[in-house]
Amino acid sequence: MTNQVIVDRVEAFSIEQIADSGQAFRWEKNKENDYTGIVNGHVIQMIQEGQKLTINGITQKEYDETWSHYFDLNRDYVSIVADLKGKDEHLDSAIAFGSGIRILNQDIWEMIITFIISGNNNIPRIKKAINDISARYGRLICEENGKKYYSFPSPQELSHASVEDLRACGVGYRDKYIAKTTEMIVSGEVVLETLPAMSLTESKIELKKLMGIGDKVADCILLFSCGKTNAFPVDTWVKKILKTYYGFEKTSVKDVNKFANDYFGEYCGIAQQYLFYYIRGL
DNA sequence: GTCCAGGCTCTTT
DNA sequence: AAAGAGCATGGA
Repeated sequence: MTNQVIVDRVEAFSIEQIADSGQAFRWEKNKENDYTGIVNGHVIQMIQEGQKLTINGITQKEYDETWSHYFDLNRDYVSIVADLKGKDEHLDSAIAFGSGIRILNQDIWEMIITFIISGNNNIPRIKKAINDISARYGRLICEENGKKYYSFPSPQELSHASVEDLRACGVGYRDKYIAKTTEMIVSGEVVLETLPAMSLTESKIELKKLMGIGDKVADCILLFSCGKTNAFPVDTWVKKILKTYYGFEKTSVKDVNKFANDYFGEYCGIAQQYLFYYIRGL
């Protein structure tokens, strides 16, 4: 790899925590603080030494235009953490534990399919299914050390997959959801480009028109691809947190969203990610 | 064997 | 509106 970018004096960033935080599924560990990611049709390597990041596979121009945003390095996490700290001991512990987490700005389409697969599923199996889908319907990007790297397929590329083909990629009963959702996007029934500018409420309504997307999956998509930090995804782990630490008995979407916005504020989605990473690490 | 995993759809009260 | 059944799959 010839292209290389070095970023120095980076605060609140850990590639290890990011790769292991359940928001991205195509970052693999090479060795300690050395990861390879398949992102937006590129294969990139991130080597972290403390506050210094060495990114192989991209140019400085590409970093400035695209990748600093992808890694959310333009956002001031120090002030966000200062805002979230002191609310309660559980969140404080979670922030201390996952202080290097950043909310990546990933591709909307890829997040849609990824989080449709995530429902009632576990992270290793989600990774495997995404990998299989990419190998069959994506484009070969490069081959290094005998390992082939495939891009995540575009909506058009994935529209060539039948329900049976998708099932063979290990997505289980979600095969129909993926096929239908892909069709709705290719046909323009839902236009993804309009989502980022919408409010959280509006964009959720739009996303939930798609097959296989409910409140939780919509929140994940919007948090992990549209920078909507006020989205608060509630999965089984977060329900556990809400019941154990915050006195919830039943976790209705409406009640939880109100609590999250009132209590954690406009960055409740980032607070959620700290808590999620924390409880899974216990 | 049972339970669970970053839940959703469809049906029934 | 709210609650329950069913759903693929593999690991613990």
